[in-house]
Amino acid sequence: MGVHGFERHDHARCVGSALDTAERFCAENKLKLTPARRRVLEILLSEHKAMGAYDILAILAAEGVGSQPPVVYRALDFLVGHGFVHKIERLNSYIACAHPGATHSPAFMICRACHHVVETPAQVSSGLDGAAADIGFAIEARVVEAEGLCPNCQSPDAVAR
Amino acid sequence: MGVHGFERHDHARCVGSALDTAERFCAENKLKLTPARRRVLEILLSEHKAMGAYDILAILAAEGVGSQPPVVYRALDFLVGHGFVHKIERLNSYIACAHPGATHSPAFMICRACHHVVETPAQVSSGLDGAAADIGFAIEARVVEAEGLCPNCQSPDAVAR
DNA sequence: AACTGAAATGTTATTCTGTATCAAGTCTTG
DNA sequence: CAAGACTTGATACAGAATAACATTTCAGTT
Ligand SMILES: [Zn+2]
Ligand SMILES: [Zn+2]
Ligand SMILES: [Zn+2]
Ligand SMILES: [Zn+2]
Repeated sequence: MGVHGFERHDHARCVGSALDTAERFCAENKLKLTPARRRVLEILLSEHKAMGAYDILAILAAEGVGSQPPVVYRALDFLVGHGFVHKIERLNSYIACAHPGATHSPAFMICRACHHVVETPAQVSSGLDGAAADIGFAIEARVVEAEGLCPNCQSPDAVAR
Repeated sequence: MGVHGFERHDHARCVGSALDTAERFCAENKLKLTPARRRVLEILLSEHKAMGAYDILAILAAEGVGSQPPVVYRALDFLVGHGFVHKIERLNSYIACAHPGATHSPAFMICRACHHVVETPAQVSSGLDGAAADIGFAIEARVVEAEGLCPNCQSPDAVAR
């Protein structure tokens, strides 16, 4: 059992299904989900939280998959490039996409107390698109993140969960 | 003459007026705009672009104001904390606020070709606020950034401006 | 099957970004 | 003036990301 959004869910199924989706997508698009890439995605899916590149690297190193920074950064570049993983700029960290498959411009809620990160299902950037259109700016990538307190951490006694 | 938004403007007046606003705000709120803080703000206003902390530090060091990282990071913490400067998370860099005074949740357009960064005047995050309200998340800070091509850099011959 | 070019890995080193820590100074306020 | 809060100085370190180059793997072609 892990935590998704701010509620519990069946995590093993969640991980397996996301991996399957990635496998299928790569097969269909002639992309190579190599061992290192697959393992990094699996780690991010399992941990189900935002992780620093070096946190991931420590796990890879312990498993003998690779122990130098480029190993994990290359895998992350691939996974981010194809939408399997998102970078949380505010935290300099990475998280598996919570809605794989659907093309989307994700937005994130980052709890500063429990450090959970939720990817919102909905498209959220309409105002930004409008502002860009007004000045003729052509958007290629978006960063939309909110930091604050999740529902669980707003009650005064919820600090140590 | 500098560049503001993606058009030209009277930059000297722009800098002076922003500094005045900051001075006034600090006086009214019993904040200390110390020499290092003032100089960092002035540098960011003058350059009128997003700068890395170490770029700023190099200028400070050349002037003898201070030469160690904490000098610039402390100044930036103060300036960001009070809204005089914004951090561009996507670039790990900092830019003077283009609309000082007004409380706002800024959004930025980052041109990947000419590296100009524009702060949009308008509030842009309504969708994010709605999504947060839906799940009971209490937003304290927002990061809204778009990367792409500014109007000047969209024509094929505009690469080297 | 051998050739070839593109993509992916392995490896070393380095650069860039940001903090922790502790000592010393300064300013405010009672 | 004394206490406390804030600011600065300085050293060291931690964390994040990339440069560069050699080597290997692999799909497609001859
Ligand atoms: Zn996603
Ligand atoms: Zn929380
Ligand atoms: Zn601003
Ligand atoms: Zn441009």
